[in-house]
Amino acid sequence: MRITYKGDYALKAILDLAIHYYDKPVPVRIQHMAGRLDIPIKFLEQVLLELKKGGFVESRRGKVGGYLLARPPSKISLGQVVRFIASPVEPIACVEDGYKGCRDIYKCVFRDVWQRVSAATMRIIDGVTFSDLLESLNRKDKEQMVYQI
Amino acid sequence: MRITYKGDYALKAILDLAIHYYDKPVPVRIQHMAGRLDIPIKFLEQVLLELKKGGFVESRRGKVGGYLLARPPSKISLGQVVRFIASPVEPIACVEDGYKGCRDIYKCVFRDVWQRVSAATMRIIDGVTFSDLLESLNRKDKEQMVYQI
DNA sequence: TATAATCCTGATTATAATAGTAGAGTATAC
DNA sequence: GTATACTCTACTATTATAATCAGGATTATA
Repeated sequence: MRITYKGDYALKAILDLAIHYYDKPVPVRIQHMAGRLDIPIKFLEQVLLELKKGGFVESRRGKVGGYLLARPPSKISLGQVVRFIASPVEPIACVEDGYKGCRDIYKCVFRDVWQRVSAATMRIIDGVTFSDLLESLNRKDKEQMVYQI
Repeated sequence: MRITYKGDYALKAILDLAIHYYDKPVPVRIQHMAGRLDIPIKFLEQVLLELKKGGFVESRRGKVGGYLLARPPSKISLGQVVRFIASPVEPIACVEDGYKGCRDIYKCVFRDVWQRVSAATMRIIDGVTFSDLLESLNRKDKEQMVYQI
């Protein structure tokens, strides 16, 4: 598993939408989000479009348009998003059908280990929702407060 | 963490040397190993040279030269090699000092999770040595025997 | 209904990582 | 000395990633 910049942007975008998620959701404009997160606007557009295809976010067009979370933060786990945006652990050789490496005896010796790693990883990221992340965000903010006084 | 082809080759190279590791080690020629593993010779050369720099293998030049394991397979863990050849989980943004993303409040919310993932991963791959892999290799061979009879 | 603010679509470019190639050089056994 | 192996440096091709650009489609509101 590897998180690229694009994937990192996607996670931060969802977190940003989670921060702005109230009972009556107000659409968040790409421009504003891009400013807050320091992401090139046009690049963030692409990221959000993909997230929309993935069913994580929705959008409203027109004058008061913008993006909003498709469901409450507590219903979106980190695992769901990461599986959508990140690559698996194994090299392509071990994953593809018409793989190049992994012939004969060498085929599965490492693969078993990669699968154990994947399983352990999933167990962790499936256990973290975006409302959990919001909480730890608030906790961090409070800690900062103390220092600022 | 992500295993590239090069990394995959490195692991298989060490496994091959482990297979040919006896009390009196006999150097394994690059050419032969490349043939067995179906890896371009010149590419495997580079891989082995790096593994030498990493202290995993040794080499003998000249007519009866070749590569051999620097220490017994039971003393080489998968973790040691993977840390040497693979990249971490996080995007560069979270790792570097002069990072681009991860400003302000967003800085550490995901990072904590990535670190938990890394820790869990290390726990697994540090617990597997190349003699363990040899064992499971033999086990798989035996299973195949049964079917062949 | 005009219009302004927004999302949407596709193509294009720039940079870096990865994978692989080439060839001259150095040590060693016989 | 020579054949055979590793050693080293540089290069090229391919792919992935990151970012940009130009225009088009949609829609709330004045």
